[in-house]
Amino acid sequence: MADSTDPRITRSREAILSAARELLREDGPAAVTHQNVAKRAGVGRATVYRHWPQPRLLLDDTMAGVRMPFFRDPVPPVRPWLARQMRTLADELALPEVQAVTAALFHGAPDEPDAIARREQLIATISGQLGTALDSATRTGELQASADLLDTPAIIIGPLVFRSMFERRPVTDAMIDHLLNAIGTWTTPGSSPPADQADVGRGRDGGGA
Amino acid sequence: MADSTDPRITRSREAILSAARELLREDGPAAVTHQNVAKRAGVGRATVYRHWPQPRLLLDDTMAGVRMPFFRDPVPPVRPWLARQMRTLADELALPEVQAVTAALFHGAPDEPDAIARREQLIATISGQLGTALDSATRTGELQASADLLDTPAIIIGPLVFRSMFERRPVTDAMIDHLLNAIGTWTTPGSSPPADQADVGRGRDGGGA
DNA sequence: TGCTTCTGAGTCAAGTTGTCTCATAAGATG
DNA sequence: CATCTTATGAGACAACTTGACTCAGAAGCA
Repeated sequence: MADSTDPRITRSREAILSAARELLREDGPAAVTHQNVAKRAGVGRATVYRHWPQPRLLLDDTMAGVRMPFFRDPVPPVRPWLARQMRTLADELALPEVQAVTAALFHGAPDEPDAIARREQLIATISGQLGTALDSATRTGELQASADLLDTPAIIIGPLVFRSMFERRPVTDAMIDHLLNAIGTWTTPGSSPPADQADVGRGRDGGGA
Repeated sequence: MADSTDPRITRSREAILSAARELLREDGPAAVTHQNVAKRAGVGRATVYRHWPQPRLLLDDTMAGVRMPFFRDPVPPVRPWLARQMRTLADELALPEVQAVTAALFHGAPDEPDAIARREQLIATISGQLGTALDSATRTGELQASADLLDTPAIIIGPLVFRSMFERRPVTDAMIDHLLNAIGTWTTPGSSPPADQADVGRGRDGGGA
């Protein structure tokens, strides 16, 4: 075989995946069929079958093509770092592609092992980074956690996901600050006393109603 | 027409909806087709088409047949009432049917107005009751809220949904207590000082790892 | 008993899915 | 530039699904 450097292959694959992503975003995972994708990509139906014999593989690669949110490596002090990650996460959760992929995580049979694995994998990265960060913050004395560390992903990320997927409203900086305060008592290391404890820039607040 | 008291009609409808619910629970919303449902219900395919001409209507009625979580009317003192509602909500969110319906809320095109309306309707009842309760608790001085009231549904319910849909682990009573404390400062009206502020019975905790 | 109407079985056209074949053109190789 | 290799699009194909329709018969009702 021609390895996978054949420009015809790359061209086809890219056109197909791009079309598939559009379909996923616009019409949901059920619309990502070989036929639909081929038509939109301007490509023969057989070509799609050739590259992705099973529909599941096609949908998987389509979802993998969307850059999903993640947490960067933690940098002390932890609180402002975490505030930034949450702000970014909230913003990315508002993007149509990200929402489409998140919804697609629940497509198909509810307790299909693969589906469960996909959901776990998405949150594993974020939860892992979060755990490391809070661990370190606790050791340095920056944070006195008031909740089980195993619960913090749900407490921190849950509201952001809920806000974007169910309520479909933007996450305010005030809400992020509040969630940060909810996981324990923060001590600004070295600098001034915890006057107001706000880390995310002003300006996005007041988006209520 | 024979009104809708004709036993044949009720029999068919019940058999069909019951079969549809099974399919929804086991294989997801995409499996709720006229053909599948008819086969499982032991009913003619035409009969299903007769009662639900469009697939969407069939799925809607199937979802409506699953008792979804809600919050009862608030009863003072608010904190223990809310703790009970959250405990019940968490338990019901763990049920396969409820998870299936929740997942089905995100089936189809992401920004189809009907889909958005269905999601909003589910949380509207709960958010409404929650708002009323926290309002009253604030007036009576039981609660000094530290977050925007518009954010509390996300802060309170978000983690429970996240825990059940993404993490697929049980919600501990400790987590509920923590979430309650997160929305503000509670004052036990009349009785003893807020020693430990725990309202949900012991016993479900320690379900970590 | 007789009348109404719901039901299951079956038929049918249209569309979808997955597989295969083949001429052609695009790319690699010398 | 000539030749070989291989990905592609078009089309054919059987199997299946979807939605609409017909009809005899059974179930319920008066």
